[in-house]
Amino acid sequence: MLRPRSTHVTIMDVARQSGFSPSTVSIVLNDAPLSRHVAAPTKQRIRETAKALGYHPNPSARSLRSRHSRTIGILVFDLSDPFCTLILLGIEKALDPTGYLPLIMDAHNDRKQLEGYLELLLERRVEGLIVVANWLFEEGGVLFEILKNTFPTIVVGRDLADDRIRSVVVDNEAGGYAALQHIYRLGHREIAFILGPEKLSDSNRRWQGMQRFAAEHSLAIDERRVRRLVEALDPFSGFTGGRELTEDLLRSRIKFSALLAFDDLTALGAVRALCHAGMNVPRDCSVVGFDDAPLAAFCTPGLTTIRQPLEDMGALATEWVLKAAQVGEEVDGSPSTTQMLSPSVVVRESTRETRS
Amino acid sequence: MLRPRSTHVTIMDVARQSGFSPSTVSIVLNDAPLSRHVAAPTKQRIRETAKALGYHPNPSARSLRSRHSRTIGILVFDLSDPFCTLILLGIEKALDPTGYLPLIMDAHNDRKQLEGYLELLLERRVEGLIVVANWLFEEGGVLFEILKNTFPTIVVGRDLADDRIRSVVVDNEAGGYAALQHIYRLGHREIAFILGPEKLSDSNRRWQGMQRFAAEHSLAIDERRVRRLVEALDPFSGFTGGRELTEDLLRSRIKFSALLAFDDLTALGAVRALCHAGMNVPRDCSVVGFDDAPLAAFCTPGLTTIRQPLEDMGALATEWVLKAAQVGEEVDGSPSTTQMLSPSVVVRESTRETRS
DNA sequence: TTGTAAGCGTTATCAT
DNA sequence: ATGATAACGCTTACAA
Repeated sequence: MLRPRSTHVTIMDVARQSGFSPSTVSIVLNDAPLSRHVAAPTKQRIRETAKALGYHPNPSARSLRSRHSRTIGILVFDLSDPFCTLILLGIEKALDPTGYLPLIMDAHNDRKQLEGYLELLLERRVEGLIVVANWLFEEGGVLFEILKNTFPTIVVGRDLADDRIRSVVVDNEAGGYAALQHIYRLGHREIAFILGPEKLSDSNRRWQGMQRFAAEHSLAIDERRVRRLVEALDPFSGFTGGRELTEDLLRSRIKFSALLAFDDLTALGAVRALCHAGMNVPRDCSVVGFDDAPLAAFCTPGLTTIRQPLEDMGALATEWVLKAAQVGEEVDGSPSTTQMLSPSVVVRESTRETRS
Repeated sequence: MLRPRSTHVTIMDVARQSGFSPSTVSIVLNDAPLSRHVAAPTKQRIRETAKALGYHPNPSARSLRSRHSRTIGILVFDLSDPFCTLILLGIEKALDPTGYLPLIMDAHNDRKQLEGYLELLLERRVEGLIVVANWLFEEGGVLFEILKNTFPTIVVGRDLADDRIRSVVVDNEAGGYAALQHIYRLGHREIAFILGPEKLSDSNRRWQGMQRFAAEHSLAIDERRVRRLVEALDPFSGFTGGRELTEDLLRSRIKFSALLAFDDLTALGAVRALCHAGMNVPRDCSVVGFDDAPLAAFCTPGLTTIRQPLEDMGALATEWVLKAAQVGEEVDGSPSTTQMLSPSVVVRESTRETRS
């Protein structure tokens, strides 16, 4: 039984009650190496009284003495973003059995806050740091610069241009390739593209994948069907961007029977524009997103998309940080500094064969 | 500058470097009452060297000595649920300026985990507890039973049947009333309902609000147009439930020109069913959701819904917990144990006037 | 096989 | 106006 508030029961209480010394109690309760030499009945006795008294070690005292916090800092760029949330799920599940506690901080899409929380986490003596980034996250930052290579730090979710910093991401190139392949196989040849912001390497890699597919299949990409989102800070800018660029596409009167969007939100913006123009998805135009955010499954038509294995990405990042934290300093075992997981195509209702 | 890893600079370092004693340093740096008697130049000196050395107090030592953790436990029923996430936003914003740190734990819709994490948080000596619940959260639980009235605990987001436990929720009755009012004013009279699970008091209150509106306006509610979701553990059951019940409604061949759903996900399920049946929303049938989850804005047609002020709810809960934690024990100032915030109608594209 | 004692970094009480 | 000193609860040499 746990006794909230009031004074907590300490190791001394257990010692007195069981008739042994605090050290013995500590050794037994922690299964410390020396506990091998403790008589079985003694252990029994101690464990019993500990449970009976409802003893739980004071974490502050423990980490003060042992000089480790058993805590990992999780810096989430936007907790309201389902993208981040799913990565977090993987992190939590990986952390759960280890006894490490996640200290989750939400930067609310604000870079200033990000730096502030980063300091806060360091002050709280976290033993490692996982940054859960979406595409609004910007690289650089003073503190961040210092951290890498001195402190177990890893970024998940965002394809960093700076490859000196460790990260776990989806294979964006493969994702772009797969997206175009899917649409190509359905017979589409007049394909529109809404790319992500210019400087975003996630977007560039996806675009590279698409271009590779096009080249391999002698598919000409007409520049007039290509649009590009502008950089933004607003988490929902993808939607309005997708919508407006699609309207622009429509106004230009160039035909297209399919549209590949930078991500799901952009795709949903495109769907909105298409429908408002009196078109039907997928009958008049197929649409493909990227990410497989939860909304992709629940809108109508269900959105065909490229799935990022977000949970796995979170888990992978966690495993590395934990290892790095335990070894002590830098673990530079792995050959590459950025790990890539494969995406997969999730076919729903927003894509269909061309009417020939 | 913050020095990650390596040995941290302690108050002793600052003391030596500045030429004063640790006590004086502590007093100055904490702006303790006694610091009023400390000479200005001394303060100056101490603050400078503290900054120069990059001193940050060790939180473990501090809470060990001062006997408080400056930490609030946040038990989220499902972090992947945007509903929970928005409440969390309000909590974080309210907590941020106070210096209290949120310890966020995600139960992943699992009641066992919930209890486990609850214990964990208590062991970590949190000073208060906020439970962020969605409609899957079940009341009761041993530990929980003990907590209420002994420990600053509050539940946000879920309308508890047990009114001995403090909570912050939306005014569900008013929400139900407003939903029906909106649809009634658009001229609809043949209205279908998909209610939440039988035992869910959120659902019952909404239903009461609808019935009150109906009574006040002599609107007959035909039982044959009413369906009810079954209880479930799956976070997405609302979608499939909404879809299947709508299909059922359609099969029954009873006409309806509008549908009020228990929540947004249910509404989206209904939209899916309607569209698959060849109907157009809102032309052939208007649909209203509840919650105003992010997806409501991004699907097409945009979903008309009843907005819960989730962020405000989180903030309100936080304020209470903080106050309760600081006062010490129970703060039973407020007359009612459950605070209700007003919902609002968000009109988007899924509702329209009846074609007369 | 078990107990004693020191010390982790703070803060608070008491002297000075 | 500032400094000694003890104590918070725990772990870990070292002693017995």
